[in-house]
Amino acid sequence: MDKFIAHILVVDDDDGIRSLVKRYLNDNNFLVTTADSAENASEKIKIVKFDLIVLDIMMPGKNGLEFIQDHKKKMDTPVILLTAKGEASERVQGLEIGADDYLPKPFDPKELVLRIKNILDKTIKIKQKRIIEFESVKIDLNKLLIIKSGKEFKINNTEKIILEKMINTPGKTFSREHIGQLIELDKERSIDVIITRLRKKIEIDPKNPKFLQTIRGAGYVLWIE
Amino acid sequence: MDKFIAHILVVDDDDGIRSLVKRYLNDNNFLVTTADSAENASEKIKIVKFDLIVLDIMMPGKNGLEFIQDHKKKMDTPVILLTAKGEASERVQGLEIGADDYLPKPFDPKELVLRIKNILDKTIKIKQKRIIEFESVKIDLNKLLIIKSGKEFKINNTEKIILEKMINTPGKTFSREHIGQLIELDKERSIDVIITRLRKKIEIDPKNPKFLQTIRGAGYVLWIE
DNA sequence: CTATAATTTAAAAAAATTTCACACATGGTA
DNA sequence: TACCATGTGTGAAATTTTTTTAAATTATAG
Repeated sequence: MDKFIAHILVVDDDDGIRSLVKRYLNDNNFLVTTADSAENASEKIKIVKFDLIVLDIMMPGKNGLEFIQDHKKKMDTPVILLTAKGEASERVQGLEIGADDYLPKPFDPKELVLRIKNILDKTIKIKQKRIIEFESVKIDLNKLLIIKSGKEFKINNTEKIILEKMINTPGKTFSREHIGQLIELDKERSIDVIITRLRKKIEIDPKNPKFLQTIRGAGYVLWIE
Repeated sequence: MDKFIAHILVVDDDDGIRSLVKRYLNDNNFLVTTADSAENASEKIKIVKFDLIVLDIMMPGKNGLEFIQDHKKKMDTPVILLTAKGEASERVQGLEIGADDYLPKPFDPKELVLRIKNILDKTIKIKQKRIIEFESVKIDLNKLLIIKSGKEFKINNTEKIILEKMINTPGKTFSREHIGQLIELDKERSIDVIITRLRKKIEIDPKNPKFLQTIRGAGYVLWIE
């Protein structure tokens, strides 16, 4: 599951929470922008399209619910509300208005991350390439199938793992060590054998690899188109 | 889909909450059954297949989290946890274990209804998938029948349980262990046999499975499109 | 051109899966 | 109840797939 980085806007007037959340989300591989008020947030969403907004309800000036009301119609960005404890009625309002989730304070940042991932999974179907075609070769990671000039070859699990990675970063050299870690194998010669087998399946002329090439001293690359 | 009435199990040791929730859900057109303990709930889910479970975490005897752990593997019923306020870590645990949502106490029954509807919307559709067709194969879990190129094969209970799960998450790999838990069998070779028999029924060429594939070292996947 | 290092390949070994044949249970029927 | 027919689970053998090893080949630097 390679490298889609979600951009998240964190809106809270409390500096402490803002920086805590920011740091935590950063560590979890999100790209984070913050705003200290609803007004400020409104500016930012005009400029950047975020993948998700984490929004405190209680803020001086416009509060979180008002922010949602202002923007929900035009915006399809999912929102997670942060509510002070016991604000049951506000939670209800928030959900009715169109928040996608809420998190009662105090919360465990871990939970925030869980919730965010949960929602992102639903909304952005992390679009990974799973079916690619080049020349007369088609690789279908769903059906675990390679079709080369009409002939079918099955992809096994090991091969799937390697192809998944390589397909999503074509042109990147993968060291044997790296590949070994992916498939939990540490004998380097064994990696070679796996590559050879893969070549038989994806290369038109396996002895002269065009797509899955060796980088001597460094590893292997997949070159598509 | 006209008038599907969801059957909900409410599990809480507190009489007050139980009856409050029951009444409120009843008023909102749900069919409600209650249980005053995890043990009691375990009995009931053996007998009735609920559409959703509302589960208090804090209970004497087994608590809610334990209940989920006991049943999650075999059960695909969604669970909403009721947590006392501030139980941040338990919420996290609950979500990690596989609860679908939680509601911090004190809560507004209105919110509970919102959350329930929300989850049911997501799950009901999926649960409905009981008849599927791909290529020249039709699987009908209602009639317990597979029709492959005109020929009929009966589905037995074991197979039904497995297919039910696999059909609803095509592309997901099911380990033998997982399948074993579903059908209460712990000999791994026996699982293989069951798969072989299933293949005879659903595969056009059982020796070269296209739909029900082996993921060596990991288990089996169903790929339908 | 040669020596050396790195990669490829083929074949053996190991591991995992499939299949077979039988045993046991279940339910129907005489 | 005894008998069969059918379906399901099990262990073991057969098969298939994957990993390892080692030999052969190819590339590179001097």
